[in-house]
Amino acid sequence: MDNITHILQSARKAKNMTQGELGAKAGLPQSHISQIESGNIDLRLSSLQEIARLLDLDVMLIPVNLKPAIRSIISGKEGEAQKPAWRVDEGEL
Amino acid sequence: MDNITHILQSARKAKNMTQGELGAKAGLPQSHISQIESGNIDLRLSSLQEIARLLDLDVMLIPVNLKPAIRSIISGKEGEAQKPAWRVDEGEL
DNA sequence: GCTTAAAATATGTTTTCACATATATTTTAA
DNA sequence: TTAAAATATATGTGAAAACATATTTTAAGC
Repeated sequence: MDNITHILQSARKAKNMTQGELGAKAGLPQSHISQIESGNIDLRLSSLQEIARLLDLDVMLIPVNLKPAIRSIISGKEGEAQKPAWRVDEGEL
Repeated sequence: MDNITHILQSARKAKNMTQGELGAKAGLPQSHISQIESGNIDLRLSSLQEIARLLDLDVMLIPVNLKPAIRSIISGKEGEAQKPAWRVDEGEL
C-alpha cells in the first residue's frame, strides 16, 4: 500500500515503540496503528500528523521539482549534523 | 485550522484552478474541496495525496530536525532554479 | 448604477469508511 | 509449555466523502 505508512512503521520500530505505546501517546487504539501499518486503512490527516509528531516527523507538502534535493538531505543521516547535502546532486534517493 | 489546507488553497489559486476543476481531476466533488479548504474537515490521506499531486505537490514525512533546511529550500522560489539555500541559516520558515 | 445569468463556492442529507471498543491470534521469552 | 506481550481481527458508531441543492460572486447587458 502506501509508502508513508511503511515509513511510519519503520520509524516506530527505530524508536523501539510498540503499536500500543504509540497508540496510547497518539490517543488512538492499538488496533488502528495495526490497521494503518498494514495499509488497509486510508487514515485521516490529523491521525497521520499526530503519529508523525510522536515519531519526530512532520507532514509537509513538497513541490515535486524539489523532491530530489530534499530526499538527498533526508538520506544524508537523519539525526546528527548534516554532511553537505549541497554536493549538487548525485543519485536521487 | 490546519496550515496544509491553506497551502492547498493557495496552490490551487496559483494554478488558476477552480474548486470544481480540481475536484473533477481529483475525482472528488467540488463540495469536498470547499470543505477541505475552509478547514472544517479532517481529510483522508488519499484525498490529500491526490489533490497535492494535481497541484504539483507531494506529501512527505520530514524529520523535524531537518525542517529548517527544507523550508529554506522551499521558500527560495518554487518553480525556478534555486538561489543558494545553503547560506547557513537566516530566518527559519 | 441596476438586473440577470452563469460561474464559483458553500450548505444540507445520505452513505461509506475511519476510528472506538472488545476480542482473538501470534510472538516472545521464561 | 505457558503466560504475557505484541499484533491482528470483528463489530458498532461518528465523521468524511458522495450527491444534491442553495448561496454567493462575477461580469455582461442594459
